[in-house]
Amino acid sequence: MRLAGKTISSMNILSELRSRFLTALEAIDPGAVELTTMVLPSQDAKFGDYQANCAMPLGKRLSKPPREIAQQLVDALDVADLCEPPEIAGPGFINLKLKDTWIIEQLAQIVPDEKHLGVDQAQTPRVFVLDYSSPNVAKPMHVGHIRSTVIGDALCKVLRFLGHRVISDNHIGDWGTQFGMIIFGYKHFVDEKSFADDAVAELSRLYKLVSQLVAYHDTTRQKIPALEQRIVEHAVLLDQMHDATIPEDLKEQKKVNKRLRQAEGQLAEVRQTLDGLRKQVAVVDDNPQLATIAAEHAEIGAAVLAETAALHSGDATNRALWEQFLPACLAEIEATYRRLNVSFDHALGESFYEDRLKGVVSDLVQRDMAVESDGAMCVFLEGYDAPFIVQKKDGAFLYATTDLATVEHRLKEWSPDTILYVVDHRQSLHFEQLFATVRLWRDEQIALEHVSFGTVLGEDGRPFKTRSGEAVGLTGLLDEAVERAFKIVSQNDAARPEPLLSEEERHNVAERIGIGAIKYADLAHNRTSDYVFSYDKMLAMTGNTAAYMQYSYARVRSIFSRGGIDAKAIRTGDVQIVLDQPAERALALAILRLSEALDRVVEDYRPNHLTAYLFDLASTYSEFFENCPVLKADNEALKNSRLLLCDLTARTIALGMTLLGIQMVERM
RNA sequence: GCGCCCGUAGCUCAGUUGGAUAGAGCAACGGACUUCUAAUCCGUAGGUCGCAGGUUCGAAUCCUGCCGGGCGUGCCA
Repeated sequence: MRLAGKTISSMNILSELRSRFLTALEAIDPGAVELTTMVLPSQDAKFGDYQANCAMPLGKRLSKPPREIAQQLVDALDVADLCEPPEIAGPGFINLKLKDTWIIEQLAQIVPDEKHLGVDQAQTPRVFVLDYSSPNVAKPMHVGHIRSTVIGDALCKVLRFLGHRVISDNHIGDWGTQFGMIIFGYKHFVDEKSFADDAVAELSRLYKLVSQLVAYHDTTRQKIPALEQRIVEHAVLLDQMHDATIPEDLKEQKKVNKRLRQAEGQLAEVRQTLDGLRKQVAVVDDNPQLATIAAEHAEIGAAVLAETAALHSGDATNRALWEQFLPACLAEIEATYRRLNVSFDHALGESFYEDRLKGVVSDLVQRDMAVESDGAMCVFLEGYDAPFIVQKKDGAFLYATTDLATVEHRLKEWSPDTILYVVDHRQSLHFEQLFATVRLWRDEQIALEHVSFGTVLGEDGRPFKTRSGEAVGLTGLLDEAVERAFKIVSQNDAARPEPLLSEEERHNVAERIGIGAIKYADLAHNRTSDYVFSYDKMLAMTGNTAAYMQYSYARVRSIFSRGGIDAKAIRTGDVQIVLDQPAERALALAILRLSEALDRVVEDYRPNHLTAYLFDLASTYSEFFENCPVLKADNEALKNSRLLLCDLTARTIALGMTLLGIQMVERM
C-alpha cells in the first residue's frame, strides 16, 4: 500500500486488525512486517468478516508448512477483545469474525460523533495542492470539464475530511489565444447593443464566430489539402502493398496482411475526416453573410495571433479590453460552479504568472538545463525523444513555462507535500516531463502526481460530441439532466396514491437529482477508464446511481417522519443496539467500514471506492429494510435499536454523498 | 517507428494491488405491494476474464509474445 502509514491513519477495523497482526508477525519473523497488507476484508461472508493471507508467503520464506505458520500466527495474535477465535482454512487462510459485542461498542462510539462518524483524523496531516477544473475563460465550459471538476472536488473534500490541509487552485486559462479571438471579434464584429445588454452572451457569440472563421481558413488552406495529399499517398502505398510479392514466411505474411488492413483502415478514417471537414466548410460557404465575412478576413488566423501577441507584450488597447472582458467571463464560469456546488480557495490563472515566465526560462538556462534548439528553448530529458519546450522560437511562452512558474509559486506560497493535477490522460507525457524537469530544477522533496482520467464517450463509443462535432456544452448538459430528472420525479410522484411533493419541491428535488446523477456517474467509474455518458443509466433508480442513493436516504428518513421520531433524541437516548438478525449485523458492519473506503479513496485518488462502498451500504440497508420492521418491531428496545441503525445509515450515506459533492433530499 | 493505457456476462461497468466457487446494474425469465417510500426488494439464467506460453501453493491481476482498440509523440492547451 503506497501511502499506508503516511496518508492513512484513520482508525478503522482493517487498520486495527493489521496492527494486531503486525505484533504477531514481528514475533515470528521481524522481516515479514509488510505482510500486514495481506489482512483484508473477506470476499465471501462464509469465510468471516476479514481474512489474513500472510501464512502462505511467510511459510515460503521460512520453508515451513503454511498451516503450521498460520497456527503460530494465531497463537501469537491478540484479538480476543474484537474477534471470535480465528479459524484456519484451506492452505493457511486465517479467517476472522468480529464479535457482535465489539461491533456494538464501536457503533456506540460513532453515534455521538456528529461531524466525523468515528473516522479519525490523520495522525500526520499532509499539505496538498489540488489543481483541477482549469477551464478556459471566454470559451464555454464543456463536457470535458466535468471529470476534472467533479473528481478534484471530491478528492479535495475527502482529504480535508481526513484532516489534511488542502489548497484548491483553479488554474484558469485566461491568457491564451481565445482572448486574441474575442479581442479581434470585438474590434471587427461587435454588436454594441447586444454587448451592452449581455456582455457574456455577445463575447461568446464573438468567440464562436471568430473561431469558426479561423477554422474555416485553416481547414480550406491547410487541412483539406493535407488530407487530400495523404489520400493520394495512401492510395499509392496501398497499390504498392497489393503489388508486392507475398513473403513465404508465414509470420511475415501475417505482418504484411496486418499492415495492409491497417493502411486500409487509416485510409477510410482519413476519408471520413475529410468529409467532416468539408461539411464544416460548407456551413460557412452556404451562408452568404458568413462567406462574405470569411472572404473579407482571409488572414484572420494570423490576425488573432497578432492580437494575442499584442496583449502579451502590453499593448494598452488590448490590455484594457482584456481587463474589461475578464470579469464577465469569470462571472459566467462562476455561475456554473455555483450550480455544481463547487468552490476553490484560489483561482490563479495563467495571467497571474505572466510576468514570471521570462525568469523561469533564464533560470533554466543559467542552470544549464535549457538549451537552444531549432530556435526554441528546450529542456532535454533522459528517456524522452522530444524535448520539453519552454519557449517557442518566436519568443512566446508555452503552458510548460506557465506550469513551471506555477510549481515555483506553490512551493514558495504553501510548501505542499504533494501537488495533484487532475487532468485528462492525454496530457500524461506533458506531466511526466514537467515533473522530471521540476525534480532537476528544485531541491524540495515534493510529490507531484498526475491524477489522470479517461474520456467521456457518447453512446456510440466515440468522444461525446454534438451532432455537428462540437464539444457538448456543460450548461446544456446540466439542464437536460435536471429536466429529465424533473420528468421522472413528477411522474413517479403523481403515480402515488397521495403525491408527496409540491411543484416547487419537485423542481428542487430534480435539480439535486439531475446534478447529482451527472456527478455520481462520473465518480462511480474508475477514473482511469473512459466511460459512456448515458442519461438513462445515470438517472436510473436501480443500480449504482446518485438517485438510488438519494432514494435510499429518503426512505430511511421517511421512517422517522412517519413515526414522528426525532433522530437526535434516539442518538442521545440510552439505546442498546441489538444485532440478532443477520441483516442487522451486516448493516452494522457496513456502517463501520466508511473509514476503510475513505482510506482507499486517498490511497490511489479514486472516488469510485467511495461510491462502491455507499452502494454496498444501501444494498445492505435494503435487505435490512425488507427483513427487519422498525416502527413495528416486536418491542420498544428493538425498535429503538433499529431506529439507531437507520439513523447511522442515513448519516453515513449523507456524509459519503457530501464528500462526493452531492446533495441529499429529505423526500423524493 | 517509439511511448503510455485498455480488452471481464448480450450491453454499461466493478474487481481492495497475487487469494478460496470472478461480481453489480441494465436487458431476459420467475416471484413479492390492505404491512415503515414497490422510484423498491428477492430469486433464476447468463463467463475459455482477447489468445498462447511463463512465474507459484494460488493469476482477471505479475512477466513474455501475439491479436484487437484508444491516446500521445518538437514549438496548442
